[in-house]
Amino acid sequence: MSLRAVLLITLQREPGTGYDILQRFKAGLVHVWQASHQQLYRELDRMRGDGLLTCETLPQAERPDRKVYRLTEAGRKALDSWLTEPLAASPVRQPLFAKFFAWERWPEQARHEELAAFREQLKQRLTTYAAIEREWFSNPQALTPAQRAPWHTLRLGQRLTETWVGWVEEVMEEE
Amino acid sequence: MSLRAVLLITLQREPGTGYDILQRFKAGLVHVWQASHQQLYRELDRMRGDGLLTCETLPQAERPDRKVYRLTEAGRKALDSWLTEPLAASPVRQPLFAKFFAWERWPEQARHEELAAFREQLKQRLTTYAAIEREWFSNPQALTPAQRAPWHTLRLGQRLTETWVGWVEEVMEEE
DNA sequence: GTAAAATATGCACATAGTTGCATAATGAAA
DNA sequence: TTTCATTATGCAACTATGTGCATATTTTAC
Repeated sequence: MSLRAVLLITLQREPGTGYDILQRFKAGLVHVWQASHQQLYRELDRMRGDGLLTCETLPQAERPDRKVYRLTEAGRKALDSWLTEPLAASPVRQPLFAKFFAWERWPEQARHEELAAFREQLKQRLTTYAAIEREWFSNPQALTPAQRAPWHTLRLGQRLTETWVGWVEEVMEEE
Repeated sequence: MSLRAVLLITLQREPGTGYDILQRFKAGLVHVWQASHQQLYRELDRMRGDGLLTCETLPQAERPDRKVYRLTEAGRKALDSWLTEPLAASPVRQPLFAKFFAWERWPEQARHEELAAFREQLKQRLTTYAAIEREWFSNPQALTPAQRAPWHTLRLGQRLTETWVGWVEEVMEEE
């Protein structure tokens, strides 16, 4: 359901074509729910089939038609009921942790390389977060609550990533 | 691949029946990679089909046969190469964050209830972690590195959960 | 004694996500 | 001028996971 929810959120303010939606998605919600362009196009078509979206085809000369999707009343209701229903707890999936359960068979070199690369990924992510914060949230107190809400998610992302970095460094040091 | 990896890890030390494996899995790796019993039985059968496991059927009088699975050489190699290959970055999937991107449409009452329930879940998880720590890792320094490794994952789980709790409480206070 | 939970196995269908490929125009770089 | 990136759309096949159901015995609780 969550890809669907993400698309409902994206289309809630204004209609758009698949590509529009893809661009808006990449600017924000992709940090929350990753999906490929194929998945988006397919899901938009299914949502139209389920009556959550209408699709207006704008023919273009010598190009594929542009398809403008917009929320229907059913789509708006689906979004509202998704927002109102509490989410189910999401399953834990940490493949890296699994390797810790096979410690003896995990070669030391591979382990060290993997943890070092992982730490670099995390630090890269912190850099990305910092850039987003500078660009969009330089003065969070000046924003409306609705504008500030995504900033909260960013801050949690930062803190979780910092927690990860601290842990990786500890684990790397220890052995 | 990760369910498969988890089963390879579980079977690496000693062979076992589906139900054995399920019990061992529930004692540890389920905190790392969740799966249902149906999934385990199905995956064990597929792994046998792929030559990673052998399956010896022990007939029992007036009961379904017990099937003892054990790693083959190919299975051991598959585990070793999984351990050696660095993992791909796992996609971000935070449906709760998505709700923050629809702040205006998220009714305040639903929001408050959801965050409060979520905080309770997190605190419950901390209680579970503390119980596991008491039972299995009361003196981590006395353990071998291989025995201590799962303890590291537990500690990260604790710290991440604490970070979440702090964040949820801040967000709940703010509005 | 009867009802229930636990032991023990698994199939079938549905949903979600990944990967590879296909098409076709435009604009920019080499 | 050919090649590469970007814009713009999507199908098909595959893999992974979740949900509901089915079966049959043994043990425990009321």
